[in-house]
Order: sequence, then C-alpha cells, then structure tokens
Amino acid sequence: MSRSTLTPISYLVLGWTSFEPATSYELKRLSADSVGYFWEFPHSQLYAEPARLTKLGLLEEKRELTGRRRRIYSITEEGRQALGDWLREPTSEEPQIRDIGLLKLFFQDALEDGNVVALAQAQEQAHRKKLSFYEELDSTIPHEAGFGRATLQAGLIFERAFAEFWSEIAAHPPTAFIRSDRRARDKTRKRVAHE
Amino acid sequence: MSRSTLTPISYLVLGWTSFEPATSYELKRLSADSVGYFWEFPHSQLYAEPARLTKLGLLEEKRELTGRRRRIYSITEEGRQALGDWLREPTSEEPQIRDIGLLKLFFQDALEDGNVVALAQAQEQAHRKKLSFYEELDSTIPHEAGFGRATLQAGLIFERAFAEFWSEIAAHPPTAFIRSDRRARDKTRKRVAHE
DNA sequence: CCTATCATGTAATCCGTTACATGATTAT
DNA sequence: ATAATCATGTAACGGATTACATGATAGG
Repeated sequence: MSRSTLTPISYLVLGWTSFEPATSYELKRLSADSVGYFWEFPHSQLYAEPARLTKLGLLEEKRELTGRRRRIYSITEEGRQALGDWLREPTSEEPQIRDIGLLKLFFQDALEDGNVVALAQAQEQAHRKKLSFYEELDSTIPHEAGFGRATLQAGLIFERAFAEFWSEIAAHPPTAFIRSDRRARDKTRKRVAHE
Repeated sequence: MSRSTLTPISYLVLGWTSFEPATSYELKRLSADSVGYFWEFPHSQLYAEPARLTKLGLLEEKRELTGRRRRIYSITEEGRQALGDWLREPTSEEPQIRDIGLLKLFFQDALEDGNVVALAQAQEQAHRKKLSFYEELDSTIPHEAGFGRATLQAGLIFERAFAEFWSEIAAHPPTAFIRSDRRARDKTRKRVAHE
C-alpha cells in the first residue's frame, strides 16, 4: 500500500475535484476539453484512479441512490494537502514530447525512397488545424480565465512553432545520411556465432 | 500472439538495427543521445523489446561466445519491411506533450497562495539549459547529418518557444480564476447519500 | 588492489490501452 | 418507437516503470 506514489493522473483528478466534486465521466469531459489537448488521459484511468485515491484517503466517494447510481468523488483535506504540496513545488522536469511524426522523420535515414514531403505536409496540416482550433478557443473564452488561459497560450505557441517547422521541412527536405561505420564498434566485440 | 501490435519502441529498435546490428546497451546509448532528448525510453524496454521482435521474426539474435555473451540483434527482411511501411506512411497524429510544468500551471487556480513565478523561473531555466545544450550540439555536428539534424532543429525551436513562454509567465503572472459554479451540474444530479 | 562506474540484464508491479457491455437520453 | 449517441462502467492483457542485482573494466 504505502509505496504507491502519486502519478500525473492522480494530480489531474485531485486538481479537478479540488474545484468541485465530480464523477469519472465529468473528469473525462473536463480533461478532454482542456489539458487533454496536449496530454491525453484514457477514460478508463479516470474511472480507476479515483478509486485508488479513495483507498489512499485523498478522495471520498458518495453514490447516487437512484438512477445511474453514479459515484461522485470529493477531495478530502489530505487530498487538498497533497495537491497543494505538489502545486507549490516548482519542477525543473523537462517535458516529454511523444511525437510519432518526429520519430518518423528521425529514421527517414533508413529509406532511400522515402517521401519526407508527404510526411511534413500531413504534419503541418495537422498542426495548423489544431492551431486554428486554439485560436478560435482563445477568442471565445473570457479574458480573466485564469491559468487555463495561460496554458492555452502555450498550446498556441507550440502549434505555431511546429506548423512552421514542418512547413520548412516540406519546403527544404533534408537528404538522407548514409551510415556505414561499424568499424569502431566491432573492435570491442568478441567473436560471435549463431544462436 | 497475433494481436501484438508494434509500438513506438518497436520502431525505435527496428530503426536503429536497420542501420547496423546492435546490442540492447547500444540501443540505449544511441537513443539516449538523440531521440531520447525529447522522448525517453526506459532502458529495460530496450532489453525486453528486441526479444519480443525476435519472436515476431522481425529481428535475429546472435550471441557472443565469450566474455559477456551479449545478445546482438540484426534486422530481418520482414523487419525492414515493417519499418519501411511505417516510415513511408505519413501520420497526422498529434504529439503528446507530457509536461508536468504545464500541468502544474494549469491547476494553479486551485491555490490562493501559489507561487507561479517560482515555477515559471524553474521551467524557463530548464528550457534555456537544454536550449544551449542543443545549440552546442548543433554547432558541432556536420552539416550533412541527415534527418537527425532536422530533428534537432525541432528541438531548438521547441526549447526556444517554451523558454520564451515561461519567461513571459514569470514576467506577467496570470491571476487565479475562482470557480464556484455548481448550479448547472447539480440540476442533473440525483439525490446523494453516504457510502 | 580497491573502488567506481559501465554494462547487462531480471523481477515485480502498476499503469495504460483496448475491448466489451449495457443502461439512459435525445433526436427523428 | 427506434436508432443513435451519451454516460458509466468492467475485464484482460501487455507494455512501461522502478528496483534490484551482478559481472566487467578502468582509474587511482
């Protein structure tokens, strides 16, 4: 029990419930509609995680008596404390950018007949699409929308930068680098045989 | 067996071995020193994944006869095919940005006594540090370094943009948005009781 | 020769993903 | 009424993360 640390999803759930009690489905909607734009959390986790947090005493579960008998979670004092501690502690952790497009770009060296331009165009288009979505959002939400708005600015910046990046790649596609350089490493290798 | 799909790590391993055969440790070094800058893969995966790919017939394993008896993996024709198919297929998938800093920023609304400036400064510093690391790298690697260099450009752009973003937050910290708006939702809620 | 770090894994557990399932609501 | 979609979960599995462990190599 003791060693179960809190993960980002834990803080996501604590964060939302710190505003007001919520069901798993509400957590899902809220998240999909905000943080989910840049960091997706699978909905099954938003059903599993509150149960875990309840066991840890950071949430409390109530249940509807009729109809869907939904579980409604509210944050406890310990929960609020844990969330506050986490929020107050600055972090120097670097973001992970899990970008399939970049990964594909990186390994294009493996192909002689690749089509980088197609990749770059698909990526540029995807980023531009998200960018206009963000712009639309930005123009509709109130100006005093707190930190949610600040996060949205990060999204705007990111999408702009990457649309720009991919457009540049499409315009001036790099050429593959042929690698053939196993000498150095082979010196350190022992004799090798099958199986 | 059949249903085991290939994940990003699979393609990472296929990608590296497509250049030349490698041990798990080499995969780890190579990755940590390139893609790992923006997308980290735990080293234990780089021991587990090649075994999996070997079972699927996409890699072949040889073993040293003496000393450490390391396992050396080379790509098979099927492997090369799978990698090529993947590389040639453009993707519109959007990147996931798993950024603890942004997540913390987003939920600062939950605090009345938060210290956003400290957070923003820590983040800005981290991004600037990585940025100068990239710049150093960029100035040392050969100009015809293929797609690896292109990927590095993305890194530079990203770090610059985010350093800029956090510096802006530090200079003009947003203020919290007080939420209290449970009316709408409560209308749809059934009666509730403990346990 | 001793120590530190590099290199090479294994184990246990938990998280994440996908798929399935089904009861309410809303739209036509 | 029926179909479609919304809402609310559960199950199963495999991948991901963290810890642990230990044998080589190099540096002092």
